Amino acid sequence: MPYVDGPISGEQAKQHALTGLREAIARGEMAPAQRLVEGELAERFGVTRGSIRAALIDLTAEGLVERIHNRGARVRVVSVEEAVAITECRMVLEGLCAAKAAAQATDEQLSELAALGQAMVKAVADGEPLTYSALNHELHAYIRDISGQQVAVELLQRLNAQLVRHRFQLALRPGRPQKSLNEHLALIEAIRAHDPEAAQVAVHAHLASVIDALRE
Amino acid sequence: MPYVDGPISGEQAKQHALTGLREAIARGEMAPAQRLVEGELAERFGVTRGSIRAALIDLTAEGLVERIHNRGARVRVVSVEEAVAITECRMVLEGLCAAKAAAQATDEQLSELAALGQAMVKAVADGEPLTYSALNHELHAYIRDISGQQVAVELLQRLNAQLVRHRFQLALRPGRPQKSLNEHLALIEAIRAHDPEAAQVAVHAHLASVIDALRE
DNA sequence: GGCAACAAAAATGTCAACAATCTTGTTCGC
DNA sequence: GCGAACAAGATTGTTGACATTTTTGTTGCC
Repeated sequence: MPYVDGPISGEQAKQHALTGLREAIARGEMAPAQRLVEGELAERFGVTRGSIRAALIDLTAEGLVERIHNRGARVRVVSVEEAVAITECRMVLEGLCAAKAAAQATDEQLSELAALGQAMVKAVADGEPLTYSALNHELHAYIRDISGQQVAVELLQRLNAQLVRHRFQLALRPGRPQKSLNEHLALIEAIRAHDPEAAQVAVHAHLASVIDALRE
Repeated sequence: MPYVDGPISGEQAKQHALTGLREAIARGEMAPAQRLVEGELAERFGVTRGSIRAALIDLTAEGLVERIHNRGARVRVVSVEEAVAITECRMVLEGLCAAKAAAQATDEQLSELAALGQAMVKAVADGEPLTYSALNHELHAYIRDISGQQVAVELLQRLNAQLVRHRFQLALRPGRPQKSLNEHLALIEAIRAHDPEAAQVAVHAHLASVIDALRE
C-alpha cells in the first residue's frame, strides 16, 4: 500500500494552514503585497484549497491579509502612518495592563520580571539585538499575562501581529536597544514597586519613544 | 415567466445576511445562547446556506457569535465580568480618541458637539431614556469620528457591538441618565476648550461610573 | 511598431450533493 | 420505572465539479 496520502482536510487542516501562514507572514517569507494563490498554498501545506480559503478568511479578520473580490488575497502592507496609529492604541491598552499588573502581581511574578530585566541587560551588553528583541516581546507578553485583562490581551495580540515588519526593522536600528532598555527597566521597577500610576506612565513613555523611532 | 426567484447568493447575499443578523442580534431578537440554525436563517433572509455560514463566521470573528464544531452557532453571552473588562478597554481607547478630538476639532465640529449636548439635556428633561441612549451613542461615535484615529475607532466598534444587551439594560435604570448626562456635558466642555488632558479625564470618569453601574 | 479586440489560461467564487456528527425518541432488559 | 443501547431525524461539515471573473498572450489591423 503506497503512502501517498492526498491533502488532509477538516478542522485540523485549517488550523495547520492558519498557523503556518501566520508564521510565514510573521517571519517575512511572504513579501508585502505578494499574491497569495490558493492553489499554490494548498499544495505547499498539503491541505485542500477549502482549508486555505478558510484560513485566509480568518487572517483577513485578523488584519494580516487583504482580500479583494475575484482578485484573491495579498499580504496587507501596514504604512508607517498606520503603524503609528496602532502603537498609539497599544500605548493605552498596554498602559491599562501594566497598571493592573502593578496592582496585583505576586512576589513570584515580580522576581520573574526581575530575571527578564537582567536577561535584557545582558543581551544589550553582549550586543545581541535579536535576543533582545525576543526578550522584549516576552516581557510585554508576560506583563499582559499578569494583568489578567483578557479583552485587552486579545486586542493587543491582534495589533502586535500587524506590526511584525516594523518591529523587525526597529530592532536592528543602532542605539535603539540601549534607549529601549532603560525604558523597560523603569517599567519593571514601577511594577515591582506596585505603583500602577508609574507603570502606566512608563509604558506611555516607552511607546511614545517607539512612535518617534517609527517616524525616523 | 414566474417571479419566483430562488435564494439570492454571492457577495451581495452574504452582506445582506451579515447586516441582517447583526441588527437582529443588536435589537435582541435572538435570545442569548439561542441556537442559530443555518437552514432556518437561510430561509428567513432568502439567501443560500453558504451565505449564512459565511456571515456567521464573520460574526464569530467580531465576537458576537460563538461557533462550536458540529454543534452550530449561538449568540454569545457576555458576562458582567467580561462587560467590565470590555468597558475598561473602552475607557482607555475612548480616552485616546477624546484627547485627539480635543486637540484637533474644528469650530464647526465643536458647535455640532454643543448641539448634541443640548439635545441630550432636552431628552433627559423630557424623560425619554431611549432618545437619550441613542444620542449618547451618537455622541461617542461623533467624537471617535473627529479623532480620526482609524485603528481605535475599529476596535471600539467591535467592543461596543458586544455590549448591546448591557447597554440597553443600563439605559432604563432610573436616575442613570441624569448622572450620565453630567459626565457627558463635562466631556463636551473639555473638548470645546481644546483640553486633551481634561477630555481624557472626563472619559475615564464617565466610563468608571458605567463600570460601577454595571456591577450594580 | 503600437493598439484594440479577441482567445486561452489561470484563479477565484459558488453550489448541490454527500458524509460525518450530534440530537432526539424509542425500545429493550433489568 | 429506570437506564442503557439503538435507530431515526436533523444539522453541520466537506468535497469536487462547475461558473464567473480576471489575467495573460496572441492576432490582426491601422
